[in-house]
Amino acid sequence: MKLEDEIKQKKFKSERHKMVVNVLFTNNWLNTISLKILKPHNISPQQYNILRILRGQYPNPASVNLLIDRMLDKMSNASRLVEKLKQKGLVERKQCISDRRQVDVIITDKGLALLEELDTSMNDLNDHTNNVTEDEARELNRIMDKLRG
Amino acid sequence: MKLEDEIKQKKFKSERHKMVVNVLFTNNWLNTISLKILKPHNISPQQYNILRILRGQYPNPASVNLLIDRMLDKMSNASRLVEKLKQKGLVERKQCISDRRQVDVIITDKGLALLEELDTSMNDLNDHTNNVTEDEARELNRIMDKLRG
DNA sequence: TGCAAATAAATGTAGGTACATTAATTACTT
DNA sequence: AAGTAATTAATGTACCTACATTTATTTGCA
Repeated sequence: MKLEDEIKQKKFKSERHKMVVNVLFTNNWLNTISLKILKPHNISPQQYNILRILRGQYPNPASVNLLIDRMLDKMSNASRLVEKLKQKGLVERKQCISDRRQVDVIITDKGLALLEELDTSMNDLNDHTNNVTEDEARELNRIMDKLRG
Repeated sequence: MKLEDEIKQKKFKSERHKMVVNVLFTNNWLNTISLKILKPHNISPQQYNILRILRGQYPNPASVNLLIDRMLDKMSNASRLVEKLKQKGLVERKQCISDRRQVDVIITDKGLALLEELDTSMNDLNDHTNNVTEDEARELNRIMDKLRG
């Protein structure tokens, strides 16, 4: 659906201005889909993101700083998210031996099992992107990378 | 900067999958810029969004439902945001006469003055989009509209 | 070596969001 | 006209975020 109709705003100053609004709106659309998929598993998109990163490191641990570095949202407080995941038994956290300021965060078997379950469901998200071709997606990636400088 | 470098993830399942991550990441980038601009004026992007809609309606009032309808984030609780704006004296809220379930929300002179101040600053956001051409922006809008079906 | 600067993580505060529920009012149906 | 259904807004809960500050530890340099 055209952006103009979705938010009932007819005029934009420029295509660039509309682009800004469109990114915000599309982000929201995607977020809503992810939430629906993750909700039944009692996990938030941010927590999912962290688990994915930890699986990428497995069986090595990750420091909180490494998590922040790889997260989509750089300003997020990974610290508190790790705490939530720990409470659910999905990750372990212990002091790092070589640098006691750091903590070693590592995904548990339970965490890995949950991710495996989620892999299937999250593939469904891709089904929602079937409207655009791979070529269009590539073009979109190119322009967005260019946008951010 | 290429997405792969920003979040240090080398491989994506497909261009479509990368596209999903890219929208989230670019949204975040834009949001950070807006926050920086709005911060000195003590207003959040969401509150700004509401003031813009109210100015569009001015001098007519808007109901909370109308706000929700036009907001970028449909699931937001406009109700509480209106309360925040009221506390700052930027909007007025009174019971609607013809339908007492509704409230009439209207932007105040102070709200209009603030918006005028912000217009200039928010134009700076457009300066951050100069990397892409109008044609590229148009193409991006086309593809994102198509993505959402 | 000792002390200041830098770094890692945690935490306080003030905001925002999704979703479910509630209370008041209006519309609908027979 | 009466009672049920639908609609509008507000609110409770649990979560998330930006940013500043704090605490613990390590680095670096004089």
